[in-house]
Amino acid sequence: MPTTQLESYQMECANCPIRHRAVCARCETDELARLEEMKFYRSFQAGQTIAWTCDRMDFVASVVTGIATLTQTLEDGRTQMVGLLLPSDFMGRPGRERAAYDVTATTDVTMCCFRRKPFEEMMVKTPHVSQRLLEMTLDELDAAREWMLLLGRKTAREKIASLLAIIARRDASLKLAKTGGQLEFDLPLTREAMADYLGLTLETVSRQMSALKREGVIELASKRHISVPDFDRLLDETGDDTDGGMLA
Amino acid sequence: MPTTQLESYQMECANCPIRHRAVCARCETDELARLEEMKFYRSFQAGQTIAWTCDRMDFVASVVTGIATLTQTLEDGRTQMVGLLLPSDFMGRPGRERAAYDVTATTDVTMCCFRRKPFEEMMVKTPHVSQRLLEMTLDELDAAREWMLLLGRKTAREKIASLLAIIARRDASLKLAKTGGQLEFDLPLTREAMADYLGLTLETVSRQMSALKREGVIELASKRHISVPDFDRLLDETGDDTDGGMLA
DNA sequence: TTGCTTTCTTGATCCTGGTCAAAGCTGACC
DNA sequence: GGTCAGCTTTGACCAGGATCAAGAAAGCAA
Repeated sequence: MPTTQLESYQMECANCPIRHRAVCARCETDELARLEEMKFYRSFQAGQTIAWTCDRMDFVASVVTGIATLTQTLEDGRTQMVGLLLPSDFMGRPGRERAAYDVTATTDVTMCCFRRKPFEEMMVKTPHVSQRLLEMTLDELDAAREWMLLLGRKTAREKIASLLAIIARRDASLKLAKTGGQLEFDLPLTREAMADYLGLTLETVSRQMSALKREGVIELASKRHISVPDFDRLLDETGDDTDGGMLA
Repeated sequence: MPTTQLESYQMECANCPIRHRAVCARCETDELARLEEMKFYRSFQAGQTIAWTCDRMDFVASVVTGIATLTQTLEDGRTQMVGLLLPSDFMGRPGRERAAYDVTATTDVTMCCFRRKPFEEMMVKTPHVSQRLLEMTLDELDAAREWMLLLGRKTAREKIASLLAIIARRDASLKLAKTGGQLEFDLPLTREAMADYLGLTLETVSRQMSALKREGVIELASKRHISVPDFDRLLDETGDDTDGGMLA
């Protein structure tokens, strides 16, 4: 495992439960040291499937670099993305033997993995890990519920704008820099993946992207590189309360 | 507080974190006893709002009897239900000061409450409570994701059938009895509430209910009392994999 | 009973987004 | 360079569900 990846793990995996060793005074450190020893890394190529629904999962993991998605499928093939795993997000469920969703790498992905059994044992002994996991799960639940509002009640245009705003915000907070109001980022998703996330067809996604471009809300340097001249204008299209939020 | 409610709490609140005292050998019993002492009950009438978004919440609670809903609203008034709280479900988030959703009682509701601060302190000291809470939260997350699939990809008819199947299943597992294949239950939701849950309009809900009735999939004794002559036939309408599931 | 309110049903019409089809881009590989 | 595959755009048409509107049914109080 090259050092660079370990370094990026240190950098980006701020939410990984194990990182608490550094900040928490009450930790039972030998347990955490054991966990630290047993972690290992796995890499996946863009497009590769990390797990199929019902696959045996004998590890849990947190994303170090790249983007993975969780999708569910109806028997006739209709699919809906139900989660987006970004760096520092956790994957897998303690106590669950089999995957509940298809997990796919949309870009090249590196994950920091722990074998499930020892991880579960460790959770029982070190309360901070499960408390941290609880917090992260509650955040995910909030995100899922916000997504339910989007899926159930927003128009196609609002859905697109919301997705772009989310990615832009994440990107901005990673880079901690926006070049004078002008915001730029790469879309890590194909039109089809966007459609699966938003509960639309790829044609509708494409049409709405074109419309937003035509009206100057976004600019497309290439099909996957977007710049937003006026972030507030994009926010106006989302249908959400425009409190300015994290980027204001 | 009448004894009957306490009894029903003992019966139905099987998932309430505090119940672990009975089953768990490793519990720090004095902490849990303290929690047991500080719990109190609150009742709400059907239609009453339990909390508005952004209200200060200084308690967490678990539902003892009745049904409450969590809803989110867009600024122009469109609303989406994002959660259904049934007996034994938990409400409120440790560490969160203000409500993130509107919480409304759809039937008369009794809740078993704990003041938030002491509850949080207790969580730190007794790991089993937070571990149980983690499990419950992960279950909720799964349910939310299944709902995302419904909202994003199912047709109106499939949505209605899915909702009826969910309520029927819950009801059946509560009663632990189905009268020879014939399944009966009361709908605890108005057509409008169903619409808010399913991301539809109430007119569409009404039309699809009529269609299912016309085709003999369900029977309506009154507008709120439903019987299902053949549960598998209802399941066929949901669009899900028909594995028979919990009721097979 | 009557009157009143809330909830539910049904019909007519409209429009957003889906479906089907064709063609344009872009990048990779030869 | 040329070719090919995958991704994306665009157009024409259609349909599912929304919207608008009118009544019916049920619940409730006087």
